[in-house]
Amino acid sequence: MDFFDIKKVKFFKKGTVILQEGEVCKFGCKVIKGCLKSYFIDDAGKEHIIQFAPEGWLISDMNSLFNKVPSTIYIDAIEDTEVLWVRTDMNDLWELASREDLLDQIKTLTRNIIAGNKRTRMLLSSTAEERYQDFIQTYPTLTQRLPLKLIASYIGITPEYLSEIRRKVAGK
Amino acid sequence: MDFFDIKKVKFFKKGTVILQEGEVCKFGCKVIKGCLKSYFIDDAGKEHIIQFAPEGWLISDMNSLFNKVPSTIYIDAIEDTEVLWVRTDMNDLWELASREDLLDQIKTLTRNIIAGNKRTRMLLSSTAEERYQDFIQTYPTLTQRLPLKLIASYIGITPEYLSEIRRKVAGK
DNA sequence: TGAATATCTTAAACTACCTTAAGTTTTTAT
DNA sequence: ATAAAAACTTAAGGTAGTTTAAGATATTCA
Repeated sequence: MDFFDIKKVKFFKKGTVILQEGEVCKFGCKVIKGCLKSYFIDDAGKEHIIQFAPEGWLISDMNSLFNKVPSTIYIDAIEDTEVLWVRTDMNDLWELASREDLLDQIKTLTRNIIAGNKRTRMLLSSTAEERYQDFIQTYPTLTQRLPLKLIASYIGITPEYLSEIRRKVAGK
Repeated sequence: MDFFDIKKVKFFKKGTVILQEGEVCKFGCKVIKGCLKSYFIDDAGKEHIIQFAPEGWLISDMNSLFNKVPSTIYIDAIEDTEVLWVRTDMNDLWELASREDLLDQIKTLTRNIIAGNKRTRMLLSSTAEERYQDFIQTYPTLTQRLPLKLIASYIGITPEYLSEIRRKVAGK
């Protein structure tokens, strides 16, 4: 059994916006094939990527889903993407879920926390180049599949500077 | 029922090291009175604060506890601190916990993820001054209780620069 | 296929934040 | 009460990463 209980398979064309700022998020979904991204737009209009969800990853707006508040993020499809989709609010989920489901949820959530902790750590202590090298190791397939611009946003720098880093790394 | 199942109350004097780098973490604890911090030390020997745990907060090394690997962080007491302490590994916990315990765990974990997401967001898009202002609003009591040095570490800047920010903010 | 649009690169000028270092104030411990 | 240690401030000089802008290369789609 998996993170969410009631499921159906859905398909999104590349570029489809799945969740918008202002909407209350009422789903979680797990990517079967393709890739989604979640991101927010800051006061200066700049996009910052929160998470990529390639095959096997879960994506949602936990804050909106859990607290039933309007979302402050966007989720959309970077590639044509097939997902396991669950329309739910957390209450439904808890009422319906068996003990085993809950155990799986805990495992999924714990993994999510661990990944988040690692990212915080990188942002606090590593240089842009170190973060880029780490990205390559952590997501070798994504490095090929994603435009540089999105990777730059994820590691927290400008595309121009990532371009410079690539040149430097290549020259080694 | 609360996050962990088997509990006892423990007391730590200010300065006590509760978890060290290299040890496998086998506990979680919730602060009743006082304050703990978790942090890591980077290659340059610099300390970076991951989390403060004042009254009501949970602290642990999820990665070490969940994956049974040596910890890469430290946890210690910033003030004299009283905690609800649980010595466990995750397996025990899951075997022992009732359905209601699991629900509470999920809620605790979800809150943790949400807090982590917010922090990532701040690190990606806000200036040091904005992060400081946010810290004051989010943890008004801590702003008084903690040395500047620790707050600087948490928001990801040097104490010298935070000192400069304070002067600038005060002058407004 | 070709025009339009998005992506990537390069470089110069700029800024947020760091490093170093020295002086001041506060806290701790005897 | 006093010395020692820790915390805080200030300032000058340095650097990682940004901004702006323009040209080069891909990709999309009619």
